[in-house]
Amino acid sequence: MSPAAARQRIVDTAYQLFARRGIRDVGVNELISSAGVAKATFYRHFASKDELVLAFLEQRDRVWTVDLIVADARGRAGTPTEQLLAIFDVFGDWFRRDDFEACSFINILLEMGANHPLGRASIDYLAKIRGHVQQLAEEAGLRDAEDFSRSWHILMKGSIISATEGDLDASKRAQRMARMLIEDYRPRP
Amino acid sequence: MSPAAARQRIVDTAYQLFARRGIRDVGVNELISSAGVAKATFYRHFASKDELVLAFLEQRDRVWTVDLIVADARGRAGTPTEQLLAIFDVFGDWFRRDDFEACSFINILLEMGANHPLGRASIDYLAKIRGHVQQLAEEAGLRDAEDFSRSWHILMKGSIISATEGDLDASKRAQRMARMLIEDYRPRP
DNA sequence: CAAAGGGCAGACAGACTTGTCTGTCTGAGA
DNA sequence: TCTCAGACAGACAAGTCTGTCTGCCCTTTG
Repeated sequence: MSPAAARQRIVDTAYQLFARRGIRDVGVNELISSAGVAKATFYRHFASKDELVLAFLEQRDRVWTVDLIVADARGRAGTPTEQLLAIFDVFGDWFRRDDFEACSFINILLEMGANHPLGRASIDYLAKIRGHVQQLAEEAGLRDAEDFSRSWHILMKGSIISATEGDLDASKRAQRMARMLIEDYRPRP
Repeated sequence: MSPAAARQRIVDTAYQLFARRGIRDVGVNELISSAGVAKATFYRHFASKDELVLAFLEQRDRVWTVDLIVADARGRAGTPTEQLLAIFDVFGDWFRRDDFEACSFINILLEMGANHPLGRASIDYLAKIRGHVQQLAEEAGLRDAEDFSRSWHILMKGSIISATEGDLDASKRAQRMARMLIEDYRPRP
């Protein structure tokens, strides 16, 4: 096995387990067992469990935020405005997946608290998500893109919680409010 | 000490600790130590820690949902429509309290998962919150009050997460969208 | 061919967890 | 005064957690 293979296997396994079940519910023993890795190997690559969680958050940003949500939404529509709204179409499909596991950044933020290093890291990644929305808003020529993105993000996060409760149509509801929000932020003549 | 005093002290202490730090982070030993209660006394009143959590959720519904949010919002305004919007004024004050601890129902739902008994109980209490909103929507004469309350709840939950991230103006943003939502659900002639 | 290094398996330490159980003390009522 | 319920204190069991350390094996490289 290549030297980097073990590390990658650890991160990949962590992605599966942490995303679905949270941080505290997954112990190091279960993790290394699932990854087929010795404990010494794990601690050779990561100084602590928390450091692995940081690596997981980074992976989550790449795989979920960027590839799964933003790229998909951009590919589904032509204009930036339509791309913004397409976020909630992507959410609709995502909510219905049987491996839907909510937003790890929100989960970890609430699980660890806003003062914990992992909570703070989650806040940073949530801000990155808002950055993508802000970018689209600027492309769409909306007013006050930063402000807009904060309101938009409220809709995203709220609909995710509702979906966790079982409301699979939460994406439709959020999208309807999102349309109104776009109208509200259109440039005034 | 009266026989009920010990139980009440346990529940009161649990409220303080669970609301602020979540379930998993508070052990039974710390809890009984804080409450000044013997372990045997604790297990005389509660069959397990989970059963105490259920009692906490019930208390949270009474103290927080009903007394702190709904009653306050109703008292702040005259018409049902204004009372609805006042929810976010209450949120604005709540977000700024130094003991702001987010929504325990959301926290526990995400912490334990939607399939866990405590997660399911949290879902039920969240539904109760929607019920209050629905009641107000009906008093305001809005169309489709149940649907309306689901969208409204998205704004409430999303703004709470944003406040946890540090955006203290999330209540204002949510309120602005809430106004648009009310317009959208006004009875059509 | 030999040495070195990385990975695997798992024992181990020490600190936690929930929950049980034993014993002591206090206060109320007969 | 005697009794008894209930509270307190704390040892204890059984299992969890993270993190360290010791061997053994395999592969790669000098």
